[in-house]
Order: sequence, then C-alpha cells, then structure tokens
Amino acid sequence: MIATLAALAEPNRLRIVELLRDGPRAVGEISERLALRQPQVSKHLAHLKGAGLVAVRPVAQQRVYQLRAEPFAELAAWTERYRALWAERFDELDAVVDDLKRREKKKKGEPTR
Amino acid sequence: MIATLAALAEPNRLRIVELLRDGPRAVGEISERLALRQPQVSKHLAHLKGAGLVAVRPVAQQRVYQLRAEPFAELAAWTERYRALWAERFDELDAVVDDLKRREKKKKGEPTR
DNA sequence: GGAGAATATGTCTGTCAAGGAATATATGGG
DNA sequence: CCCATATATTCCTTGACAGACATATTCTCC
Repeated sequence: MIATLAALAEPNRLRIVELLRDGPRAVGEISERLALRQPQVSKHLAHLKGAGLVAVRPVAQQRVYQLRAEPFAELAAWTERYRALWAERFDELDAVVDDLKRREKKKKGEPTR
Repeated sequence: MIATLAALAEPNRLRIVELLRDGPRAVGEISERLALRQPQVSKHLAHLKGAGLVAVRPVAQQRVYQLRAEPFAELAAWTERYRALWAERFDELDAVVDDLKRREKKKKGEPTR
C-alpha cells in the first residue's frame, strides 16, 4: 500500500502510469511521448517495477512495460473503505465529546512522550 | 491528486488517516494512540491539511482534526479508471506490435534525448 | 493576569530520492 | 565479429522531508 502510494506520488511516474493505462509501451516510446530523458524513464520504471506496479517483457532489444492489476485493485479496495466519508458525518460529534471527557479524567503527569 | 498521494505515502501519516477514518480526533489523542511524539503529529497534520485531506476545528485549546471527503472521492474516481485492468488484458498485444512497426519506420538520427 | 495544558513552530541532522550527464550492457544485423 | 539501436546503471549534486529536541503560542480557569 505504502509502496504503491509512494510510487504514484511522483509526477512523472504518475504520467507514465497514466500513459500505460492505454496499453503496454516500450521505454523509448514513453520517453518520446512524455518528453522525458531515457535514463529517467528507465529509473522511474525500475521504481514502478519495485513497487509491483508494472511488469516487463522483452521484445527484441526493447523492454515493453505494462501495468499490473493487483496494486490498483488494492488501492481501489482501500479507497472503498473511505466511501462512508461522503455520506453521514455528524453523528461522530458525540464520539468527540466522549473522547474529551475520557481524556479529562485521565489527566495525570504523563511525560510529553 | 499528486498532493493526495504524496500525503498518504508516508507511513505515519497513513496511520493517522486510518485512525481518523473512525472519526475526528484531537492531536493529543492521536499522539497517544499511535505512540508518536506530539510535534511530529502536528507536523504530519499540517502536511495533511496542506494537501486538503483534513480539516481542523478548535475546541477549547485542543484542535480536532477530521478527514475531508473530497480527496478520497477523487482518489476513488481516479482508481476507477483503472478498473479495466482486472479484466481483459490480451487484445493489447496487437497495439504493441503496431507501435514497434511504427517506430521501425520512423528510424532516424533523433538525439538520445 | 498568571499558571498550566494543548498545540504549533523553529532548528539541526541524517537520509533518501530525483535530475543531469556519461557510460555500461544487451540485442539484432550485415 | 563489429556496428548501431535500445535500455540500464553509475556518479554527482541538490532539495525535500522525517525525526529529535527545545521553545513559542494559544486557550482556559482560578
């Protein structure tokens, strides 16, 4: 999860992923289309591969990269858990009040930690 | 999008978000529950706020942080665009072949870029 | 208005990652 | 085998950021 997020959190890497969404691409073509220098593309692809976001397949002397489904499925599943957010949001004020009360009672000389 | 991903890509920040999923929390309580030092929590919350992931609400001298729905909705929407990935995946080989052929014809002295 | 609690901010340090340029490694063709 | 193409790897410099610690700010209450 963290690996997936970290891999996607870099602008050029996200552009690469968006491009690969339309289908597999060789390094040179990614470099062309996104106007990035080839070594950078290779490095970003290595990063994406390390995070499990892409798979490689050699074709002659080219390497064709392609998105892997799993991480995106996991990300979708993770995000789903937050769907409740854009629904009811107000019954939780009670919880806050409870928390404050509980913390009030616990008031002791706890170090700042 | 990038801001959202970058904010979530840090382990402790993700833990904070996961905690806030259960409802709003004051800084001190986050610090307690996650065993993080208070200044770090404040900084992470500042980061999350800068990315628009949380909103603050003062309650006495406490600051109660709470998740905002929009970024999560956007993330869910973005992820949805990749749902096609865990479906058909093989008709794209044709596209690759086409690409290779096209690149073959274009073969000229283009700088390495 | 002063004390204490809750939170924010500043400084320092170490680490990590990205971009640039050069170079190494494969791969196919004549 | 040597050359050209495609890609990967290395070295360097620079900037961002997380953690630790100390300190400032803000609020409440007496």
